[in-house]
Order: sequence, then C-alpha cells, then structure tokens
Amino acid sequence: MTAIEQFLEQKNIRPTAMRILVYQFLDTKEIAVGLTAIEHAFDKAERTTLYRTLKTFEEKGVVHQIDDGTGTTKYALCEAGCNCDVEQDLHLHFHCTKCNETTCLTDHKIQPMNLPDNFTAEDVNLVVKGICDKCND
Amino acid sequence: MTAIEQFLEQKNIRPTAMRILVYQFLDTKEIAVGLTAIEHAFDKAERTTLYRTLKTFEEKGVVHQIDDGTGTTKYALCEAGCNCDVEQDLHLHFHCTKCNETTCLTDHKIQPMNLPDNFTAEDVNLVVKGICDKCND
DNA sequence: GACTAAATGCACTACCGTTGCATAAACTTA
DNA sequence: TAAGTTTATGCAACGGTAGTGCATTTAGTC
Ligand SMILES: [Mn+2]
Ligand SMILES: [Mn+2]
Ligand SMILES: [Zn+2]
Ligand SMILES: [Zn+2]
Repeated sequence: MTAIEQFLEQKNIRPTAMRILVYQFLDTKEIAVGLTAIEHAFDKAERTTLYRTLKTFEEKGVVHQIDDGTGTTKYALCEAGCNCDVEQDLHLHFHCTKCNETTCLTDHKIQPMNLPDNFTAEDVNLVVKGICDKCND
Repeated sequence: MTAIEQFLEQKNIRPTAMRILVYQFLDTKEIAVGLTAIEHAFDKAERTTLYRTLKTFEEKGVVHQIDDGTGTTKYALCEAGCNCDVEQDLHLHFHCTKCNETTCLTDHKIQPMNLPDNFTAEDVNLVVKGICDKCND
C-alpha cells in the first residue's frame, strides 16, 4: 500500500484509482486548480466523478475550496496538519490577473475581523487580485 | 428634472425610465441585491436591460459589484462621495447565512495587505460569512 | 461465491452571465 | 419639423459551471 493510499484511508476515503490520480495531480500543482483543469489533465476523465471526488476530499479535509472571484471554484490540497474539517485554516488567496493562476498564501493567516454589534462571523474569504511573482518579471 | 435625473446626468448616464427605477430601487434597499432580485421587483422588466443598466452604473461609479461567494453577483449603490470609478473603496462585505442577505460594511475599510515578495495587489475582496444583527435575535 | 455498499458513467437540469441583432427611443443638426 | 445619428431596449440564443437521478460497475463483507 502506497503512502497516498494510506493517507486517504486514514482520512476515511477509499483509495480508488481515480482518487489517487486526482490526489497526485493536486500534489504536483502548487497552485489551486478548477474542475475543468483537472478534467483536461486526464485523457479519460468523467467530470461528475471528479466533481464528487473533490467534494469527498473537501468533506474529509483533504482539500479546501477557493472562490477566487473568477466564477470557477478552485481546489487545493490542505497543508499537512491542517484540520479543515474541524476548524478553518483561514489563509489569504491570491489571484493573478495576468497568468490567471490562484495561489494559496498559507503563511498569510487572516486575523479575526472587527464587526459591528451583533454580527457573528463563521467564515472569512479574503482574495487579493493582482500580479504574481512569476508575472512580475 | 428630479434630483435622481440630475445625479445620473452628472455621472454621464442618460436618465431613462428604467434606469431611474433601478436607481430608486437600489436606494430603498440598504442591502446588496442581485440581478434576479431586481428583476422580480418589477412587473415588466427585461433581464438584459437590467444587466446592462447595472453594468453602466458600475462603469460610471454609481454602483459597485459584490462577489459574496453565493454565485450570484450583488450590486449596491456607492456611498455619496465614493469614487469607485477612479479609486477603489475597499470595504468589508458581510453575507448572512441565515437570511441570505449581503451587506456593505462601508465603515470597515480593508487595510493594505502584507504580501510575499514580488506580489502586487490591484484589488481585494473580503467577505465575512456568518449571522447578521437582524438574525441574531 | 453471494450479498451489500460504495463509486462511477451517462444523461440531463437549472441557473447565471453574456452577446448578437433587430427595433425603438432619444438626441442632434440642418 | 424632418432627416440623420447615436443610444437604449427587447428578444432570442449561447456558454459555462454546479448539481442531481439513475443504472451499472466495482469493491469490500460475510
Ligand atoms: Mn488555500
Ligand atoms: Mn459594498
Ligand atoms: Zn501570474
Ligand atoms: Zn441575516
């Protein structure tokens, strides 16, 4: 049993062929990717299966969704030790308007918000748009 | 000529009947509203016209778009004196997961972001999800 | 191997944003 | 005012994405 299979089982996810492939693919990418991008990365890939794979991954705390404002949801592997399924790992996301890539800035945590009276926060989404390091010369 | 007509002309927007109605509608709402909500607010309303009206309003700095993560773009009137068309008015937005309403927290400005080397910011979107004051008893 | 539960493939729906184009309205200028 | 020009509107259609229902296959369980 490979390390990935072990990892998935430990997360209560049956390590099917497709799931392992998706995990491996996400692991090679250090950017967040959308469903269509994953679909195109494989020759024979069923969109629905990928969709449900990512949904499962998210529920079990393997990936987290990113809404970068482009209209297509992105996914990225959670950091090792991240307990997304229990408590949020609220880090900043960056979307480059030039190369169109979305990056997790996991080191840049979001500090607790100051809200008006009687507003209670459950989740925070912070996306910065601009030019990424690769596109800045 | 009414005050609204004057205001629109000053923003270089022809004050047509529909545009005045849309402006008035947005003015009554203190929350951000989506295209479909505006459509349903009028008996005889053409979705495309509303869409283009809002687009024009946005280009001329009358409204600003809000991506609250629900998948439907919301619009809200800019504050008096806000120069959205020139420079951004980066305030916080709040989406209530109970009543599903999105609010501009115009008093809560977004402070400049601390980014990694060679990342340059052009725009920031900060949305807090939770329970709003009306829904908190 | 028989049984059961989960994963997959395929078809199809719903919704939203967006565009093209013909028509109608409004503004301009002679 | 009438002709000409720009702008706004109405209608139809497209494209993309998320999501669901259901039959079939695959994988664990006994
Ligand atoms: Mn992330
Ligand atoms: Mn706002
Ligand atoms: Zn880039
Ligand atoms: Zn509420």
